[in-house]
Amino acid sequence: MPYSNTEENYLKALYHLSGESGEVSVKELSEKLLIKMPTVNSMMKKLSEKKLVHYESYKPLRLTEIGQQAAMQIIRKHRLTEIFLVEKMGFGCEEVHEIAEQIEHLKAPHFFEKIDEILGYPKIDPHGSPIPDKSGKIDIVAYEKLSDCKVGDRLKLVAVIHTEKEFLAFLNTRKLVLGTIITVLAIEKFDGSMTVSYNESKSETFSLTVNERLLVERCER
Amino acid sequence: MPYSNTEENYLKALYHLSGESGEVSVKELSEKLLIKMPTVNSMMKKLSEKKLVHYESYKPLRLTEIGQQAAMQIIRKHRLTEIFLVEKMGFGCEEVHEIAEQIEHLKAPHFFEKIDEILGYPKIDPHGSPIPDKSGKIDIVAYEKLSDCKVGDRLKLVAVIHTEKEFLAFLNTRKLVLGTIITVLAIEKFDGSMTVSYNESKSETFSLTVNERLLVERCER
DNA sequence: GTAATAACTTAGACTCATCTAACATAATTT
DNA sequence: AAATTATGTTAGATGAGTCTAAGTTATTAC
Repeated sequence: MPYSNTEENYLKALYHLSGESGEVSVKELSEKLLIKMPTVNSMMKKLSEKKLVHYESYKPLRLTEIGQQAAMQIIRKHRLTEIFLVEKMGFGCEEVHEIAEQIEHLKAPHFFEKIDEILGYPKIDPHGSPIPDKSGKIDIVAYEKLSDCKVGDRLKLVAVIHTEKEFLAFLNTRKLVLGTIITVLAIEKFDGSMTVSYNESKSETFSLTVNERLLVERCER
Repeated sequence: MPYSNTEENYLKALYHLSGESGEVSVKELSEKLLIKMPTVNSMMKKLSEKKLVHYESYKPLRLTEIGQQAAMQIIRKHRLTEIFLVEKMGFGCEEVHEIAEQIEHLKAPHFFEKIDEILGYPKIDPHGSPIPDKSGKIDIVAYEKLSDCKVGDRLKLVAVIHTEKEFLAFLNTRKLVLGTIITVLAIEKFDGSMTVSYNESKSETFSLTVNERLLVERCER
């Protein structure tokens, strides 16, 4: 029942690559983990033995229920750790991921419970991603994307999707932080870009790509 | 230059087993790490290749300068982590060791620097053991052992040596905490045991083994 | 619908850290 | 000083996780 770091990394990657269908190819996994396909292949057989992955030759991979639960647990630890590093230790958002990547594998349940407690049992991480609870369930909060909003809407930025370094850096340069109140000034229909204002009437134009990654909540009033 | 967790554990154990002479036997190391002698043996050859250990067939083991530096670095991380867990996260002293045992191996220098900063660059850990600085040096504070004191001495408990669970538990049951003021009432010459009083005239007798592990500072007056 | 290409699998080798069994040296006892 | 015991070493096996090279099956293109 305690998985190796390696196994945990495979499970996490499988989870992250599972889209709607829940299907993942050996190749995708191989590229994500920077591990050669034959290695991935044999690991999939092993995880299949352990009932964590549905594996059949030449068919796409799928996490089993158990595998999914396990993945969630790891992601939970990762996200809790990230918040802790940022909010309680004063790390910057960018540098936190790699450290959490290591801490998430600690075999010390009590440690993560403590973090959870210290943070007040958060349900969403600093990037806005949901945090699974101890049983692996996530409290799905269906936030609206900025790209779905209309001119004149007043919104609060509550989360961002796909938190790679470059994107976080981009948000940084625009002084866009979680909690920022945004007003939509204009939308370009042909490319989905938006001109918005925030932080004392600053005005910026964001591309559709950006707008689809910004999750917002409607502000009453 | 980055060592594996395994190597780090060997280095740490070697350091802890090195007494005055700095010499350690394969057997001691084997027992400490719960790893069979042949395994230890071959690891010593490997660490010798890496210039971390002086190894010659049938001779005692000794850390090289480099090995010692490396060991110190790990111990530094361990101790900083322990303090952090206790003082900033509210863990109990007993449970902290095992978690630190894992965290000390994280490959994230920035993480430990942050902890060091948050803690205010401490030089001694909660058990009184010194913390090596970043270059591996320790600010040697030559504390006196209780076992070296005389009848009538008034002393402050400032540190304990060899902090295994059982010993900490023992101190706990005797309500002996760091900072306690102790007065030596009597010494049995034949076995080195001492009768002492502390905490409003309580009186207890400790064996030599205990007395050698309690580090004290002389109280003026 | 065959040929070319992309994706997947098998086979076999390597490194790391561990083990057991057997052998060698050193230390201790008598 | 010889015999016994304790300690140290060698040899060879194992499992985890990785690799490369060579095959196999799907998919895509013509």
